[in-house]
Amino acid sequence: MKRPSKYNTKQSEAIISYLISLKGKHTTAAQIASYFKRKGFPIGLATIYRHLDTLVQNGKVNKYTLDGVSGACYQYLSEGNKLNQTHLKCERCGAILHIQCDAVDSLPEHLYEKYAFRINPMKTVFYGKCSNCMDYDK
Amino acid sequence: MKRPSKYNTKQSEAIISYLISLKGKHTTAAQIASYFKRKGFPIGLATIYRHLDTLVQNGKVNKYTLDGVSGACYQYLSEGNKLNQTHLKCERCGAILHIQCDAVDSLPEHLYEKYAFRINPMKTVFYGKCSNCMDYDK
DNA sequence: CTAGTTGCAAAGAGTTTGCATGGCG
DNA sequence: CGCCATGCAAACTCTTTGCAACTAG
Repeated sequence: MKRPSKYNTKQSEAIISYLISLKGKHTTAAQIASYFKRKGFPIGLATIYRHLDTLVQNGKVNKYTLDGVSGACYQYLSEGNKLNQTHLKCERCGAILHIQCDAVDSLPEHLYEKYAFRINPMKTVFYGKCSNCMDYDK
Repeated sequence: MKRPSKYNTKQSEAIISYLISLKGKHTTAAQIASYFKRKGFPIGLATIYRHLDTLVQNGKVNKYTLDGVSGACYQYLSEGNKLNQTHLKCERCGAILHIQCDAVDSLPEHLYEKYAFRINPMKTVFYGKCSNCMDYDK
C-alpha cells in the first residue's frame, strides 16, 4: 500500500486544513469528499483515503468506528486532544479528556505481573460517554 | 430486515452454543462459518449474520470493532462477562488477549467518580507487547 | 399445513488498488 | 526530467437482501 508522504499538494493541504478546522470533531471520508465537491474543488475518494491513512500512520489523526455512523471516523489530533497520554474519549461527541490517576498509572506494572504484557500507556484510550452525553442513547 | 426469532432450528442452536463455548471471547461471522464448515455442518453466512443480528438486538451478544480485526467482533454476554471485558493487543503480532482483573474492573466506577465519565469496558484496549514479542523491536 | 428459516446468489456499502495522467521539486 | 500523487474505475471485503426451497411446530 503506497501512501502519499513526500510532496505538498493542494489536495493534501486542503484535507489537512479541513480536518484541523473541525477542532477535534470527527468526520468521514465521504463527508470530506462531499465538502470539497461543494467547494468546487473535488478530491477523489481514493486520494482522501490515502491521505487519511498517512495521517493515521503518523499519529496525526485518530481513526475509529461508532455505532450509527456509516464508515470509519477520523479525528485530527491537536495539542488539546493528542494521544500522548491516557485519556477518555466520548463515543458520542468525540470529546477527549485527559486523565491523571493512580488507579490507571499502576496498571502497566499490574498487567505486566499478571499477564506478562507490557502495555504502552501512551496509547491507552478508554471509550465511553462524557457527562454531557450521558443522557443520550446511541 | 427480517430476523429469525420464533423457531429453534439446528442452525440457531449451533450458533448460540458455539458463541457460549467461547466463554466471552469474541469471534467474527467468518470465523463462525469456517468453524461449522470444518465440523461438517456448514451454515450460510447470511444465516449467521441474521442470527447475530437477532442476538445483538436481544442484548445477548455484544458487537464491536477492533483495529486489526477484519469484520465486526461478536461476543456472547453471560453473567461472567456482562460488564467486564478488556483486551490487550500486541502491537507487534496482533494477538489479542482477553483479561479479567480487579484493577481493571474497578476502573469504570473509579473514573465515573473522578471524571463523571462512564467508560465502556467492552471497548477498552490496551496496546503493548505480549510476552512472545517483548524482545523484538518495533 | 403454514409461517418462519435457510441458503444461494446478487446487490450494497465502504475501502483499497492498478494504472495512466499530471504535477511537485 | 524523475518521481510521486491524483483520479478513475475495477477489485475487494464485509454485510444485507430477494427469493425459492425447506422445515419446525
